[in-house]
Amino acid sequence: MAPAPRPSTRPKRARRGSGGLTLGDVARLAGVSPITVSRALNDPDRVSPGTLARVQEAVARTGYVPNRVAGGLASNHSRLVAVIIPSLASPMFLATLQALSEALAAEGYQVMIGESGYDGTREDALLDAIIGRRPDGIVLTGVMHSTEGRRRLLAAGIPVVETWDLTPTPIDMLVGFSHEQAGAGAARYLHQCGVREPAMISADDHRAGLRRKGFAEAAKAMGRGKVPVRLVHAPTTIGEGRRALASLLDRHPEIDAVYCSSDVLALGALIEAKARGLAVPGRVRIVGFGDLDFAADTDPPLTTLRVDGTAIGRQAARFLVDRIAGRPEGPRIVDLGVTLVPRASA
Amino acid sequence: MAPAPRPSTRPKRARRGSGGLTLGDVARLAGVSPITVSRALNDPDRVSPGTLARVQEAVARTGYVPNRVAGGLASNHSRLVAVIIPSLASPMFLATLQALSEALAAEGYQVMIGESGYDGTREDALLDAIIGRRPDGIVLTGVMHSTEGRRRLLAAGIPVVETWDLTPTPIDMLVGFSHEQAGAGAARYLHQCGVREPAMISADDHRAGLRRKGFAEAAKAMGRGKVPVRLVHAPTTIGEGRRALASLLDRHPEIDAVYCSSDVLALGALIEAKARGLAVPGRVRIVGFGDLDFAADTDPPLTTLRVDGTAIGRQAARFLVDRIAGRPEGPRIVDLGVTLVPRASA
DNA sequence: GCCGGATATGGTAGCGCTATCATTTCCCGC
DNA sequence: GCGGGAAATGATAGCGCTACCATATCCGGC
Repeated sequence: MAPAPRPSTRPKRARRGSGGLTLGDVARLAGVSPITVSRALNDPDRVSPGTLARVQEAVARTGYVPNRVAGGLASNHSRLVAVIIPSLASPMFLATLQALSEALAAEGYQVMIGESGYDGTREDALLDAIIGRRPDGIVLTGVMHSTEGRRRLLAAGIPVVETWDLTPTPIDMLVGFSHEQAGAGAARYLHQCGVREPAMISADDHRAGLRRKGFAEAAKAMGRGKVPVRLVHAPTTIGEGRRALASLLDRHPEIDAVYCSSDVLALGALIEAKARGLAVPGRVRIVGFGDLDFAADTDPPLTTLRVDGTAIGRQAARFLVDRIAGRPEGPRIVDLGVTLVPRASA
Repeated sequence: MAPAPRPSTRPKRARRGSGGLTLGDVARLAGVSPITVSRALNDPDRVSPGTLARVQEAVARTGYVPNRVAGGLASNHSRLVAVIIPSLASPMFLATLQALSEALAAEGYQVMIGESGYDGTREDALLDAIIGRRPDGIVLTGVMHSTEGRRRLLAAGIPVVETWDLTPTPIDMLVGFSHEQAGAGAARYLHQCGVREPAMISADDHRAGLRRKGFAEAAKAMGRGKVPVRLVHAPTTIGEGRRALASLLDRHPEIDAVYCSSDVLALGALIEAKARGLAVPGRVRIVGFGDLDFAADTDPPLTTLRVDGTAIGRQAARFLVDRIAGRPEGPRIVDLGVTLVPRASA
């Protein structure tokens, strides 16, 4: 209970509190001080077995749930990690998110997700909302941030991990891969398959743009002309993949391969090719990006660029947990690369 | 700044603070008291224009970001709403989540997402983690909660909205629809199409089970025998849809329709049917559930049960915002129903 | 002219937990 | 037997913001 007010400083009118159970209530029931209850919950090795049992019994009897808001203020540790991804609608980031969430949950952290969208205008407002929560770490997707956003992140003093891209000058820590090299890898693979007229179906966001650039430059280096591109709005859908292939074929009936900037687009292209009676890979080869869970189950199974989203998530979590724990750090930039998974579609 | 300690109670060693900017720093720069800065940020109508301008200038100059942790403790309002969905891997809840997030963001709330999984064992631990953050509202998926979970929710005194199901006895508020009626609707539709040997491909979670039950009972009522069912693990994938149809056809080559408990399963079934040279809907009709964004773009376009996830999300947000604002409430249970969207697959 | 209400700003204690130092007890080594 | 260190527990102030009440000023109605 709050100490009795001294007469000369009696409160005008005491605040009521939220009416809920507090750690002080549990302390009275257990016959210990509030700080012992706090230790029993958060650092039980520092409490004797008998006292620990009494506190646990009191918590069970009262149904007390620790107030993380107050604990976060008092300790300057919120046990929260904020993650910004472009969109929940895209399955691309799912494996990363799940691996990150699981690894952090194992260390007692909760994850808070923010969606920045793909056009770069919402990240700053999202950063303010996130920094306001004083998370113990922030995980970003990509490395393209506004000047103001970058400043706020640096000023906040919160550990930051950038993911899903690569740069030699990260804000803090980074785990990702080169999108340009990924695109180039798809171009080289198709070249090796004997493809003469490649085309691209690509989302219009920045990272897809890097893959597009990589593909086009590698194709050019291998003697190909200007590669026809059909752009679609991110996040991508099966419908857009279908329509994009239809449009490409209308304008360029000679194309014999299509590189798609996501597996979802590739699935749409596959459906459209089949609907038009075009044999895959016989008449047209199709390559995707991401190696999502359905890539092996399409008909034919999809050749695609595999990103190890799970490894990205785990590494990001490891970076944060080590930093927060004050452990010595290894390299702050981890390049996980991309591999091409040949299946039947190309 | 903190008041100077009185000599007789001089602190043993003062806490340092987190080292970041505080509202007190902004107040000094603006030449006002901290509570005026707080009002300028949170209730600007109660501050004169001249003072407001000075505070905003000081905030801009310092880059101050309000500490929501401290504000949440002081005001007992966290500006947070927690949402529990079974899995981010399933696109089923995406529209609901996006609609809810947008509606709440418009009112200054952040959403925190938790994944309960489908087997009912993780919701209680998740509820503790969530209640610890003292959110201003909690949105749940489904109405099947453990006794302990229900108790904790009631004890927490936080407004709760249950979604994606229906019951006459919700914890607090509810917006959803009847899964049994949904399943029955699919059975009736297929009956009207002249289907004689329907089958089901269904996820093994509770709500899919309700739809299964509704379908089976309606089929029986229309003279059908025992409906063959292939169960798959939730969350569902295209691959599982393919394999499930393959398995059903192996055991029951006579089936002429398949009701799938999700559009993802239906897409897999479509791919498998095509791979086997079976005409859809000529040889076998296929019906999905959810009306996801790709349902109109499959080949043929998918007949499916449409759930208005967006309306669910908006209603859930409205419930919470009205409750928190103390506005008079309408009915606490909103049944949005399900409609069947006939397309070419059945 | 006076009084009361509205507006704008301020002071202080407290929201619930914990960092930090203090105290007590026990045990082991010299 | 004594002293020092470790372990267990406690006291207090503070983390950063705001609920709640206080104060001063201004304006309009009687």
